[in-house]
Amino acid sequence: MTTTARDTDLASALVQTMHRLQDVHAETSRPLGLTPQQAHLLCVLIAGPLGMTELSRILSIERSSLTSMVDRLERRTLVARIPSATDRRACQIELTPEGLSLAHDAHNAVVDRINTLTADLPASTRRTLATALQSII
Amino acid sequence: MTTTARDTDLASALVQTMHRLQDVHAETSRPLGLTPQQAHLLCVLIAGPLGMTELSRILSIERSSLTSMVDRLERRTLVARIPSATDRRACQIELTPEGLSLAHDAHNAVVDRINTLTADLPASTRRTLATALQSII
DNA sequence: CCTAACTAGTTGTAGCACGAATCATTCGAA
DNA sequence: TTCGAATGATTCGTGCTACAACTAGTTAGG
Repeated sequence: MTTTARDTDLASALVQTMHRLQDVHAETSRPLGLTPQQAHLLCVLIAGPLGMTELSRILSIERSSLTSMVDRLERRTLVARIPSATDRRACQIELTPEGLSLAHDAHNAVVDRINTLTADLPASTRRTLATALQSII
Repeated sequence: MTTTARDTDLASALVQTMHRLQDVHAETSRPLGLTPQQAHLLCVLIAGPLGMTELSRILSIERSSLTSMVDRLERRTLVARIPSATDRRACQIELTPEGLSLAHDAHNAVVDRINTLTADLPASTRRTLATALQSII
């Protein structure tokens, strides 16, 4: 016996939260003209340029999927492929100024939206929640 | 001024958790031959049959997307369209025995997986987490 | 009646995701 | 040094997801 009723409650609460947040993510991305996946990609790049392989690892998608995603974003001049100086095969994906601005918009939109969802929680609960979730990731 | 550093921490922890759980959801669904969306649909139907419109509302997708999803699942005899007795235009989507079994498998797989992720949390934190997340949903 | 509101489905387009195969480059070992 | 393995990215083919606009049938209310 390894699980109790409480375990199932926590797990299903997490699953439901995931679905709710997916909806929020989609709703905040769409008005910006981005799919949730595109918004995710742009937000990851805020920290700095990344190679295709590293980016695919962070986003948990195959490189072949990433290629076409980057194609579409590059066509809209939101990102740019920069050839690596040291390795002629590799390239770095970098946000353009326009892409950076949109990435910030997308990030702020979703953070704001989530903050309103969690606004009712007391500060102590917020802290417990944040640290507990950190340990899950 | 409405936000603090802590707010951003909580929001971004929630976002990261969402992405992590999406991966978990995909990883547990795939070996069962299901996409995450299909697994979600099947799990929702465990509670009982639903009409198309109600189902699309619960899954937060357009009815047109749902039609083709149900088509694919019906082709695999995991769900069935049952014409409503009282309303001839409506139909109810119901799990077949095979679909019910697979739905339980998918549900158990993801719950188990999440329980291992949260296994290290003390019981009191688990309770706080569960109730806090409930209030978010 | 008969029209307004509702239900389900259809079509067309774009995007996401994977696996297998390809190509060029780089690295390492014989 | 040179040949084979590994790496970085792309291409191709297939299937799934998602939306918007539209069709068509059904029911209920005026």
